[in-house]
Amino acid sequence: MQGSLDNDINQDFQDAIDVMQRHSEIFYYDTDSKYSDNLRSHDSPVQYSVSCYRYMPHNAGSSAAYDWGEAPSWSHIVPEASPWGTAEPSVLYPIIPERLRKGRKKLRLYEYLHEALHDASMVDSIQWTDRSTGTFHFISKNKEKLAECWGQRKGNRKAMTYQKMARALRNYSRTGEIVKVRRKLTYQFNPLILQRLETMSTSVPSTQELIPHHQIPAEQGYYCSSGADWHNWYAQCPYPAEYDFTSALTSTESLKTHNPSQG
DNA sequence: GACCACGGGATCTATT
DNA sequence: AAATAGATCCCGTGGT
Repeated sequence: MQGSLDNDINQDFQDAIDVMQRHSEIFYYDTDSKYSDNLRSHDSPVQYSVSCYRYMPHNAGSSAAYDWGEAPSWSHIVPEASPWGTAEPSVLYPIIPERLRKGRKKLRLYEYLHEALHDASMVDSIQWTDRSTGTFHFISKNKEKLAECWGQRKGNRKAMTYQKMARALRNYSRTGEIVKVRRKLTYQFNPLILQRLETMSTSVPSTQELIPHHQIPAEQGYYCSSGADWHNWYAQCPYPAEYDFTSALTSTESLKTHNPSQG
């Protein structure tokens, strides 16, 4: 019973990883090759910044590739230098309100947070706790600022608040993109998600570089294994009763009726 | 009691 | 048009 379940889980994990790898290959926009191709290029005509409304085409000659339709030209705020260097674009998504992103996949909250973590202007709102483990925390004093920017970025009618944003973050616990860490205002990226995000924003570090086995503080970790090894990652989760990672990340049908305590 | 961080059901909305 | 996923609203709980 357990063996066949493990096989099912392994297969499901493999499927999930395949899908993720495929998606990271095409940088999300599988229906828009123009955009994908430009994201691949370091000569991208658009600079990105995570902050609220920053859409900064600076190369009119090649901007045709960025046909955003009705995308307006928002006021532009030149970002401060990225803490990771200045050559790379710090974020992966153009700063376009969601209402105008027709035909394109929506910017996800966790993607925005990853952007913010690389944005020097957001350092007073969100910071890495331990970048190697994907652990980050909000700054209590300014967390609302980040939330507001997120809401503006999404083009919401109502102002986003930290409370609402945190609720969305909690939903990620079900799907595993981000999990809550038992520390105030602290969360943690799933290692594979983090790897994908890092891959998109910089040169590609290996999974081992991202998640060194020896470097995960036990106090903060809901996981304790290398990023590529999802099965171990979840199997070793110290809080299995609080969060059923396996059912969250696999095709749930075969697991919904399975009670681990019944073996 | 007030405030804050958090949890989770209900509902809305955009996408497929 | 319906199903689905994701985001948001809203209310409750627990700790300080």
